[in-house]
Amino acid sequence: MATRARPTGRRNQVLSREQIIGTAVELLDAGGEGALTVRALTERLTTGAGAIYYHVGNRDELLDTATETVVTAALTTRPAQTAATPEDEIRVVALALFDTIAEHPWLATRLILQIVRNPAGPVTVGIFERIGRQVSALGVPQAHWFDAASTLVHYILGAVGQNARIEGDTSGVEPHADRDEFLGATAEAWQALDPEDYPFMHAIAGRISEHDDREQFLTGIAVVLGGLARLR
Amino acid sequence: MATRARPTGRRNQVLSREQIIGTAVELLDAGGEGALTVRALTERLTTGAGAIYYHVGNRDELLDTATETVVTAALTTRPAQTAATPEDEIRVVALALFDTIAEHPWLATRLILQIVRNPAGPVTVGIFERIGRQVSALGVPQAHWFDAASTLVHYILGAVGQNARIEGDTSGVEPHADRDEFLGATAEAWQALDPEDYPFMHAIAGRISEHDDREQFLTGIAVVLGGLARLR
DNA sequence: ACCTGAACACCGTTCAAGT
DNA sequence: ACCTGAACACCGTTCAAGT
Repeated sequence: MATRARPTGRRNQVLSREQIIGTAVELLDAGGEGALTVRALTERLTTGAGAIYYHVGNRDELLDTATETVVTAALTTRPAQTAATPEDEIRVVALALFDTIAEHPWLATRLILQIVRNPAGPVTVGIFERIGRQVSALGVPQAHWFDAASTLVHYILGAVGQNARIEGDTSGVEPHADRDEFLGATAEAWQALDPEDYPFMHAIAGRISEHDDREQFLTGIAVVLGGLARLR
Repeated sequence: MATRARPTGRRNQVLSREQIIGTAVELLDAGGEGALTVRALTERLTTGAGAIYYHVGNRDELLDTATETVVTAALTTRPAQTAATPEDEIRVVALALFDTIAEHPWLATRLILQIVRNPAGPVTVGIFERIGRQVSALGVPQAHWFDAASTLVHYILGAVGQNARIEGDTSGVEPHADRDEFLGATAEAWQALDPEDYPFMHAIAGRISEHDDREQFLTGIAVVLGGLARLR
């Protein structure tokens, strides 16, 4: 009888939301947050600004969606699959986040923003759920589940943020040499501090060059896991 | 004989670096990072853009200096002074950072940036030194000082970042009511999750409204401190 | 030495107009 | 429904010119 609007009335969609998000991640990986401009997007995708805004709302939303996509993918991919103990599974999740941020340094800042502003979003919920289940498997009484999971997540976020590379570096030009140089300069600066005013920094200055971020991260996880016994 | 340049050849300085930093902090406190524009600064200080750049280099440097100023002040001010044990002193430092970020939410992001990019700067060094001394007083063997201090600092940064208010809120209009509403909405969203897919989030949803950020933070500190026994 | 303020290049976002 | 692209308001930064 009456004319119904076609359920899928699309005519000629050549640009998709997924495409935009994908290119956004590329731009972010290549040059950090500053490299994600609407104009850079329109050039790579050969469209106009309006087309972008038709699909994504605004730049901040795009940044959030990119974060969501990358983090969710990292948490969903089942790596070794064989997580024997709750402790192991927590390490697997933590390292997945660690490695993801190493690949996408812009995530460090964005991850924190997500969790602060959007605690009901898939990123926050995904991380908490994944960690939280292991907390309960660990034998922490339910009354302390929230505190225990929070402590783990907060430690992971703080540590993982530290691993992020320096922003604005022009893509990966000898990242390793840069890093050694950077650590060396830091060690030197710590060494140069007045031992009277900074006895501790002076004492640990030597350790910084030989330390391994990933190992230190795992040590930290072990410390927190050990401390959770307090809540039992 | 020869004409020497006057050692202090200033003629009519009416604008100081300190003044600029002070107004920058005001703008940041009032409206977050987006509110710190060179134009807003020139208006408040009734000068031109050039005057700002004569004193501070650029916006990013100003942001770093503002961070430095606020954090250093927070760490320097001796609060109760009576820190009986190393554990107490760690709590004092941690809470000082916690409260400072509550007052200056824009610090959350900036603090992490500082520590990542400028590990030899006064902020990183100040926090590490303060925490590190207590780690050694705690009886952690020197070989583990760096790991122990890192774990504490990373936890503190991760947790403290969570406490930051939502950015861009128009100054403090009933911040408490906003916060209750925010937590309530979060609890509801967690409650609404499918209990099959998110058993943990569902289980802790009730706790979020009754929980106290500061107390939870202290619980986390206690967990990490407890875990440090592992390194002894 | 310190400051002015116009000028420049570059942003994010909107919107009338097209198909 | 989906896209174009000019236009707008607003950025950070520079720099010749003033005192």
